[in-house]
Amino acid sequence: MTDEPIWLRPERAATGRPAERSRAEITAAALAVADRGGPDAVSMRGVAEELGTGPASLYRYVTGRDDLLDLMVDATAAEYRLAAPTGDAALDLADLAEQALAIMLRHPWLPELVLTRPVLGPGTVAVLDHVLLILDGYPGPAKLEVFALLNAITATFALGEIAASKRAGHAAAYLAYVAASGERPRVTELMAELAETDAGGRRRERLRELIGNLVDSLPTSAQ
Amino acid sequence: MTDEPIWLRPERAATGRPAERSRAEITAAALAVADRGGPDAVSMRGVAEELGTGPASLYRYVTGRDDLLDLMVDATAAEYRLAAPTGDAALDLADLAEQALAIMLRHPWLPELVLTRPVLGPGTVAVLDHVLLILDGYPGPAKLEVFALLNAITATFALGEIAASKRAGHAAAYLAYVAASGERPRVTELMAELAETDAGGRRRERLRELIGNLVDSLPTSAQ
DNA sequence: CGAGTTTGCGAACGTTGTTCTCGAACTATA
DNA sequence: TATAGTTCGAGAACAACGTTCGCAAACTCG
Repeated sequence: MTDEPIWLRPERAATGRPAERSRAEITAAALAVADRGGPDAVSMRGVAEELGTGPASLYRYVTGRDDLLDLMVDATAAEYRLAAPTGDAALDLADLAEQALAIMLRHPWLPELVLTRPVLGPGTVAVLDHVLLILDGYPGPAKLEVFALLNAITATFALGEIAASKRAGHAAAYLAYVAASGERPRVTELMAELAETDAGGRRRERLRELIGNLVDSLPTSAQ
Repeated sequence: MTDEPIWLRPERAATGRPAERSRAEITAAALAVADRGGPDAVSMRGVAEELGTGPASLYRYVTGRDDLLDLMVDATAAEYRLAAPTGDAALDLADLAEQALAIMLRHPWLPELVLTRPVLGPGTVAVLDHVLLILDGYPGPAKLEVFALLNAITATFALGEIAASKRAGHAAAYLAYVAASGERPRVTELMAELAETDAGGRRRERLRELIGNLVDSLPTSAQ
């Protein structure tokens, strides 16, 4: 039908039979399903069952599964607390990044979606707007780049932490084999070094550091 | 059956009827399908058709679709030219990042897979090993982090370039609406500023810069 | 009270990943 | 050369998925 993004389509019609559910309810149900069973569990049938309806009913609220995923991603953006800028851009952005990390760990399916899906709904735009406020005075393209990289870097960190927490054996298994085989001494050494390091913990500080350097590498402010 | 990664499973059995195809042929077929029709075109049936067989035959070579995607991702790692380090880590890594960008633009389906799929096969390990060589002397966790971020940042850049090239209207449409509405002046200003900037071109230099800063932000070398 | 419009949803279609099954093709052993 | 053992190829089939169709039900408006 329309290929407009869902946020430009009116939620309810003025006339006719009133809808029994709201877009927000659909979104909440999808979030619940994803939090419980991962992103693959977010099927039309799954979300419909969560709502107690048939799969076909969902199509009155979304044009398809993609809309559902878009809604979910944008909904998580509402979980940010957008505090007034302190004047230190690096500090403010690091705070934002930490919040993003926390949100992504709360919704382990998020990083995957955020990385592959260029979602821009009201929630996301609010965060973008806040980044623009923090980076007031910098050139436009630079601001946009920081926003994109902030998402990407944070998602990467989150993916790493999630993979570590569920011992992503699949990828690690071959790495372990290579390390044990001795065919690549540097890999063997790396694995040994990693084994005696407490992997977690310091990651959050490292994120702060990275964001700080990102800001430092920006073109000089115009303000 | 086995949940070992595919690279730890023997390719051919010593006994019984010999296989008509090789793992490499399967991989090549999958790559061809993806390059032609995007990642969604990589279905068991699609790849099988490319090979001129039935879908069921593929399961003699891979345990499922995931294996296919893993093989594809790892195969692209073979496209790197791993030159001997110059001694300047930032320079060598920037070169690697530029190669990665080129590879990803050659295979537009790659960034999406690389970002979401922690693949570690022989090809990927070769690249990891090369990064370890370039960063000789730095602490292990830092080296690993650089490797991860190099992939993530490059993939993000590639995604941006790909999205720009096909005018990803979906996400941009809502942004354009917000900008036009004037509800968020900073967004409106940003869009105006972006319109009069030649978006492409400078991106590659920016990548070099970012990688350079990444190296600079590393803990001091132990060598 | 009709006329017009929108929603809810059972039923169905096409496509997907995957498994079953069994005849065919090979190696190894004798 | 025969026989046993093993592996491969692939047609048929199944479950699950996203999606469409059609119509009864529920509402607003004049």
